[in-house]
Amino acid sequence: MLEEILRQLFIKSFTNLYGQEPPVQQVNFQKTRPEFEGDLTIVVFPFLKLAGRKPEQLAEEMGNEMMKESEMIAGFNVVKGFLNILISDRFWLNFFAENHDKELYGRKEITGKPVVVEYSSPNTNKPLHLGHIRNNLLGWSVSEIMKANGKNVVRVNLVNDRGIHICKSMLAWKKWGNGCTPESTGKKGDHLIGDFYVLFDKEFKKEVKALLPENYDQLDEKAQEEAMAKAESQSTLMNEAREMLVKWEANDPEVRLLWEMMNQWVYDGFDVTYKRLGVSFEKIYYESQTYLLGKSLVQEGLEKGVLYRRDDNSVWCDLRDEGLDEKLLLRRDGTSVYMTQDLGTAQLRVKEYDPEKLIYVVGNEQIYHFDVLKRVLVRLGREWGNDIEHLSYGMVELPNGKMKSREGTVVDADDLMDEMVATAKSVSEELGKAKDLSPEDADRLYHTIGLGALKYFILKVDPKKTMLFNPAESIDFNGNTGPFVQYTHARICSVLRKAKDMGVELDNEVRMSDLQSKEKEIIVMMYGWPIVLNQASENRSPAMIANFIFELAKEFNQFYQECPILKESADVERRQFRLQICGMVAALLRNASELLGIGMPNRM
RNA sequence: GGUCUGGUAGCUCAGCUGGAUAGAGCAACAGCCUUCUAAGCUGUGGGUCUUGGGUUCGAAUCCCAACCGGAUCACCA
Repeated sequence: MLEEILRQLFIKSFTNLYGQEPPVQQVNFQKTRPEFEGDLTIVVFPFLKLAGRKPEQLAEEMGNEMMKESEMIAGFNVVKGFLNILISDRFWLNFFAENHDKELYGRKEITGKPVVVEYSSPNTNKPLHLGHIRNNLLGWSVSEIMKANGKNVVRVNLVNDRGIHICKSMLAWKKWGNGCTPESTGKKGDHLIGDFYVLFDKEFKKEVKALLPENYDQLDEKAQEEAMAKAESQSTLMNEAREMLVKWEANDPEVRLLWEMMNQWVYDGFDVTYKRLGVSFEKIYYESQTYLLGKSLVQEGLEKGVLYRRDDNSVWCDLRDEGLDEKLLLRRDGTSVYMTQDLGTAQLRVKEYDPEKLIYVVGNEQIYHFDVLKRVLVRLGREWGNDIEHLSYGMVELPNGKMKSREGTVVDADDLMDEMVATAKSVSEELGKAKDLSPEDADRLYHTIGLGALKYFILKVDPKKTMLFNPAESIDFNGNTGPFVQYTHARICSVLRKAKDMGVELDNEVRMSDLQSKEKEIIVMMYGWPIVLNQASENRSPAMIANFIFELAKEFNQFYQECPILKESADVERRQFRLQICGMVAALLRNASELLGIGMPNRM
């Protein structure tokens, strides 16, 4: 807004002076560096030729002309080719007066066709871990950010509830479970199932090892591979699991019943985790209901000649002319693969929602998969394949490398949340913060702080980057963290409470006519919020929001340190104004952090 | 090997649609609580932005190459 006004002003002034119109895209403003005086800076180097002036001269002349043209400009200075422009206090105060009491300042009204965001998409054979946490927080947060920026977002989850991996858990439970249940063991359902999945793997490995030839270790690599494959194919455990899958697909009542029961345990467990994490969905798809979709698309592709069938009856798409490989779409036994299912579910979503965009929040190891998905859809005549966006994010690594469930190096989601809440509790108690809270309120507070720390920690890093999580060092509560922002908010609330106690009423009218530097810095920063929100939405980046709330909180803390608010009792107008600033900062911290799912406590 | 992606302070990360002396936090050190919550504020030290070329008034940012790391190229999902 401000930039747009200034851009027009610059162009007009330039044309006045030199009779030529400068190219619009060259006219860019940036925030003036703090060591110089001014609010916004324009670099004049690109216009030297057009104006036929030297840098300093051009900047000087432009500054004078712009000041003549608009009252908004209170002054300017020139350093080399940089024209630093000072915006009048009036402008900032007008902005503040208009927006300071808006609880949801900067949010846009929702319009347009739906944007379908798929995230989470768990397997039902093991509990959620840290990697899933990143996925869930990202998917949820990006959805909230886009909504706040006016997008009609629909959040969906596609649960992978069928396949060989579930059969493994089922088989292990049948063999060694002795009929145990979440109730009988007191274990969360998803963890119980996960244990049986691990148990299967352990027993399977044992069996395979026994089946390997004695000279296995002496074999060369290729021979080892062959021997391993042979042993695995001989495994009765694996064959039983496969049998189970066949029975499942044939709707065998006994298998289906077991499957439904065990899946339900997992869902009950997931629900608890989702709720604690604060994520939710408008719609949940189950793969068991959608995995056959897509076969008809493949059929259509065969008829159109876009796909082809090999002698062994398998169906492929040849993408080699686009620089990719051949991709299997139906196995030789006619069953569908991952890609086939995704083709089908994409088609289903398009039918159900007629979306503007389909966003998939999925790890970056699947970049290739989504690339292929889009191209196959387009080949099948579905131009909307180009509206698919893979929001890919980096893995979460531990100090000793990747998380591997089989090696027991995963950070479990439930455990991690427990730890965070426990840490929040002990830190609070150490600082003597929660003395006068009821036990229930205190617990709620610890939850807010613990989860706030975790969410901020994950979301502040650029989604596409691989990030490191060090459990030993754990997550900080000082500095650039969630609790820092929460603390700032709690502090503001405390000031506002005190004001009320003192009988100082907050009114909505802004009467202040001049700005002091810290006051101005905060207002300027808040002015930029809609731009940050828009960029975060366009870039699908909660990190930008996190950055903003940290900067705002830091700015406020400096203001708090330097400027008396309530103690400013001699100047009633200034006290009122500073309280209004407090009110707007607190509202904006709530408003922005809500998009990250981070709660702002009133005291801590 | 092909494709994609990353390399910024001891550590974790910003900055990357080209701009002024590359920024935060943590860790280290030194200050600030009889005064609005010290989970805070102020200061000090810490950098060949992996390397080498190129583009230009100007490069951490764009281009090319090399080095190092990660992902991926399944009749797994």
